Amino acid sequence: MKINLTQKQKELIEKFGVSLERSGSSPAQARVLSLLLVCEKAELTFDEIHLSLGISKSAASNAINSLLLMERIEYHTKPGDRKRYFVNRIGQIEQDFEQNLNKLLEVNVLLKEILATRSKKTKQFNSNLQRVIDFMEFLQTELPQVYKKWSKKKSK
Amino acid sequence: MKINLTQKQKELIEKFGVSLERSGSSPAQARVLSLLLVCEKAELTFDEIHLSLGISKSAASNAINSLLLMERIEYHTKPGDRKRYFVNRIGQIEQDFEQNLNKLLEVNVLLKEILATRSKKTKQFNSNLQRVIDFMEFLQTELPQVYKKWSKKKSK
DNA sequence: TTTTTAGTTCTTCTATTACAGAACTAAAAA
DNA sequence: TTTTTAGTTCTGTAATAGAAGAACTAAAAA
Repeated sequence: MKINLTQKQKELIEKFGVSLERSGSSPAQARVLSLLLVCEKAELTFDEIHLSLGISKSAASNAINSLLLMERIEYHTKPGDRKRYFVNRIGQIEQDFEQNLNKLLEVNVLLKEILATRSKKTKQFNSNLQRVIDFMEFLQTELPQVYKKWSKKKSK
Repeated sequence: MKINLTQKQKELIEKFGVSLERSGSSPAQARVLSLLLVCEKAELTFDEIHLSLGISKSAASNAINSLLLMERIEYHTKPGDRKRYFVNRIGQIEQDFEQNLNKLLEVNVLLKEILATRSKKTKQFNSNLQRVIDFMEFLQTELPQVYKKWSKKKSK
């Protein structure tokens, strides 16, 4: 049940894995995601994942469940087959782009609150802060339009 | 040398601190950044920072140096004064927006490499991946324009 | 009914992070 | 010259994270 990976594939899994680690994934999560991106098969079972990556079942189980929770992977089942077939939800990245706007919004609420409590004396500093707030508000109107433009382009 | 912070200020430092921690800062880094944003004074010395936050000198030293390295804070000096006056480079966030495009680019290079090595059999998966690659390329042309629009708006 | 499968959960171990406190240092002040 | 200032560096430690391995479980197969 262990999948044979070429040297190139192993290399890509590590490279992309490190890139994922840098943006917050744990090593095991990063490798599961990478495997599900690089591997010839798009759908892999639990055993294929833990055996091919050479990680323990517990590590695989925890990584897989957290990735399911984060909606970065999903699974399919097949009639008369108890196994789950896990798939990288790579397309999700597009929707994530929209979601990130909400985080921006939250930060901006805090920044405004901070500016409101600041003394009016530090003029330069306050105007920098105001500019950042304005910039975030600007993004909040612009980025949805960018996304809309993309949707339009793709639906053609 | 310890700065008196109002209850409201302490609260904001914690709230914004948690927000920073969630995006990857250590607790001490997060608190230094928050203090330099919330505090009435825009410039604070080493002692003011470590005493006001109630963290050790070593914690403050390490946090400050890493933040300097990341260019999230900077410092000024004054003639005949050996102290450094640390400032939050909040305005940096605008430039960070541009910089983030480079990270996107790097990820996209990897994704293309991965797609190139994939078997042609998983058509649906590959076309999802291609779409993500296209989306990132789309962003690479669109986001600089968004930034340009912002610059224009602000220079008026 | 027993065995196998497809995982999950529990315990243990190790490595890393984050910090405190104390000792240290180089430059300036007294 | 001694002392103070403005930090830095070193040592120790507590908390946390990440993962291994073994024991467990529920459903299906034999």
